Amino acid sequence: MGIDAAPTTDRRHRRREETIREIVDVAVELMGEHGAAGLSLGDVARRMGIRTPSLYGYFDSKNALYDAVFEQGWRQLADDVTVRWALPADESRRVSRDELAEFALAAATSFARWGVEHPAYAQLMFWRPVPGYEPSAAAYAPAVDVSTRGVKAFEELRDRGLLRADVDLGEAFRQWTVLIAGVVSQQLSNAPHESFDDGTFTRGLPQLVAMFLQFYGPAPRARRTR
Amino acid sequence: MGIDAAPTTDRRHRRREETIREIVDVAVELMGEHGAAGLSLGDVARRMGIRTPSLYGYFDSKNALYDAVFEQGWRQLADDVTVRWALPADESRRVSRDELAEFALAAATSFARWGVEHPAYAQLMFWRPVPGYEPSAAAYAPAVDVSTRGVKAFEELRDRGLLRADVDLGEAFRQWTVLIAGVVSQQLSNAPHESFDDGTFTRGLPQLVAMFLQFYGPAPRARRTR
DNA sequence: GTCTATATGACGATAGAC
DNA sequence: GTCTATCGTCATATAGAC
Repeated sequence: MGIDAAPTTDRRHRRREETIREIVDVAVELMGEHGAAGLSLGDVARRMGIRTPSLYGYFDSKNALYDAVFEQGWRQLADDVTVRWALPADESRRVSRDELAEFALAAATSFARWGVEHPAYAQLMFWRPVPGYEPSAAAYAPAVDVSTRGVKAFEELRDRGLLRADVDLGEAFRQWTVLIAGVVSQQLSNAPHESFDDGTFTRGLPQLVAMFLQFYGPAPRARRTR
Repeated sequence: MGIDAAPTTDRRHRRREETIREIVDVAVELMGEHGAAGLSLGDVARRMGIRTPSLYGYFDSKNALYDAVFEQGWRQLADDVTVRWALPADESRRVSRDELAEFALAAATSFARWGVEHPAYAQLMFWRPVPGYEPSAAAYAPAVDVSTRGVKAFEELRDRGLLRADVDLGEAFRQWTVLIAGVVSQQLSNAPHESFDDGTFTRGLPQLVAMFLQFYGPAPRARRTR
């Protein structure tokens, strides 16, 4: 173990991580072309210019690769939604209820948009399309994290008055996921080639969010006219 | 062409239909065990006690079999929902709004229940899990029929006062399908082994229907207290 | 209509040389 | 780490005997 043993290890490690990342990206690319269940290791290797067995230096099995895709998908989605959804952290009352509602819609929209625009990931993350594969606990972790942070965000929305004080946050968040999963699922199943902005189902998302907020929100107030 | 040519033809025809039906049923059974995309013709033949090539006397390809499953699924679902959802056809005003709401909930429930309790069909009908397969126009017909009848039912619900007079029925029905597809999809993806009655997501369906009716229904009226 | 036999090819995965 | 070679399995589909 010379003086540069550690740096060498790091460099090798970094290179390895890059290769792993490339395998996952190519896999996602191919899943987009042939469907999540249509992935083949031969195709992955071919597109990378290597041989199939070389992949086994990085993944123990095909399902391990699916696991990496699943995990990376949730990480990307989490990043994407977090970036687009930053609640103004200033004094609570400076943010009007309408503004909060817009933040909620923005969060729902960025989530659904990511799903529709990344159908390969979405199939694996929101459905169960691959026989014999189900995500490991480790791969699930980022998904759980998204959920946890979602409930926390709901808590804040409640404290700031967008949701009624007496709502069950866990239940409300679950219903929230049903709405978004429903939109993504219907769009991808029935009209996968439509863009998010023009989608038959995605265009209804603002209404669904309004529906949700009317139900879980506080005031009886003035009636929407449409 | 003897006098019994027609009966003989009929008998043969009937026998053939029975075999086709059996193939489809076995296929659904296996899809339930290995996932929709995990279906293999060898397994189908084995379970029927015949050889794989014999299947080609009834279906031109594996995708043709998927098509038959898809079509039969929508037919069964349509029958199931129709049986459970018979709007009282008497004088309109004899049926209270609460009763109409219960009918709507019953329809949603029977639909979602069928999906959750027939996951093999549901995967194929609501998702796109099989690489290279997409339903033919013929297979889609019963699905379109369900949709058409759904919109008609919504029309009646509007005429009877459960929905506001100015709602866009097509849009409302689409949102309705999003809610139900969302429930089925979330339940099957995240907790496929839970029963419909105890399902984490299915249990929220009544709330979703209430949410929907509050949004698309008429009266501002008294506020729900939960 | 159902069978045997077979064509043809892909797949995931492993062994062992370099 | 990547390769060649290969194992064993399974797939869809066809040809032709019975």
